[in-house]
Amino acid sequence: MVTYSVLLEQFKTLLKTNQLKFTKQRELILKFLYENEGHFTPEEIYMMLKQTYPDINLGIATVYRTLTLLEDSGIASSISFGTQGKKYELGLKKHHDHLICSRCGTIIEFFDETIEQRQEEIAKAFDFKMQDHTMKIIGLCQACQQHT
Amino acid sequence: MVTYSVLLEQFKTLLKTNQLKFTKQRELILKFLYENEGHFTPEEIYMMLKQTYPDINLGIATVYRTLTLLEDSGIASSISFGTQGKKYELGLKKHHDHLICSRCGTIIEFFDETIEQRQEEIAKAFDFKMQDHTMKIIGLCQACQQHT
DNA sequence: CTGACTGCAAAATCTTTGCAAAGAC
DNA sequence: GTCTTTGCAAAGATTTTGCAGTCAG
Repeated sequence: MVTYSVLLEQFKTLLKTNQLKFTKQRELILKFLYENEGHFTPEEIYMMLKQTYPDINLGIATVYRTLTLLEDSGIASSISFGTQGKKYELGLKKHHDHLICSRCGTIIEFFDETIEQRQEEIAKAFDFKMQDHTMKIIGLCQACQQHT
Repeated sequence: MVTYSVLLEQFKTLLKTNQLKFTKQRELILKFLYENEGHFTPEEIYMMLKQTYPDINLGIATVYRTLTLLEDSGIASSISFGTQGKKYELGLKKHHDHLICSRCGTIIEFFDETIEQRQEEIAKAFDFKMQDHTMKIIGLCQACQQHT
């Protein structure tokens, strides 16, 4: 895993390359994702940053804008929950898919080489130039199976 | 493939079982999905029904309510496009996944036994009781690759 | 008849945008 | 200084809800 300072440099380079500016808000959002394992909604990130840094100047719009920027540049990635919005995580890890518990919302990550390969083959078979793929398995996690 | 009258009976039975009523609006939405191959947004279904049956009494809320009902009962299924809403199709077909063109929006369906099996195995490995799964491959379809 | 269903418009969610002030370089 | 970024509040987009009238059984 990358250290924070390396990640930060990478981010600064990215900004410079695109003539974008390095701001406190952008850094805090990046730092938040780095320091917190897991998947967060823009709202959650906003609230937690406000709580951690009560004096910070930060608007929800900036969180959305920054997350979009991070995702577009491949630093973060998101899972979509339809109308219920998206959750973001640092996207530096190796590509992976998700198991999502429909009762408690727990998200488990996994990676399966067989599936990845088949996806490539399928795209090729349909003459599709694959840009991305997502897979979600919805179900009940071990803990929640007991409660039902 | 099921004939419409069989499907209709199935739907009526479902309604009866749940003490729900069989209405013209519900029937037209079901019929629309049956007669139209493809994936439609609630808005599209609403507009097209209004156009086909100008005298119909139908509100967009009813389309949403009915689609939710159809999906919950397994008669229809949906693909989510994040903020851009959902698209619905009759869910009677064998389970399948989707290739989606990021340029023109074309949706291609596919089914792959290998992937299905691996999904089962993965769920089992994580002690997950699988309820559903979705897989989307995003990319450029053959036609759109030429335009780029 | 009775309870479910409907359309409408208002409300709710999540996200984006316009704009003037603030900040990075 | 210049040009991007920010926060705010307003606007958008999609979906849901409250309610009084309507309809199925």
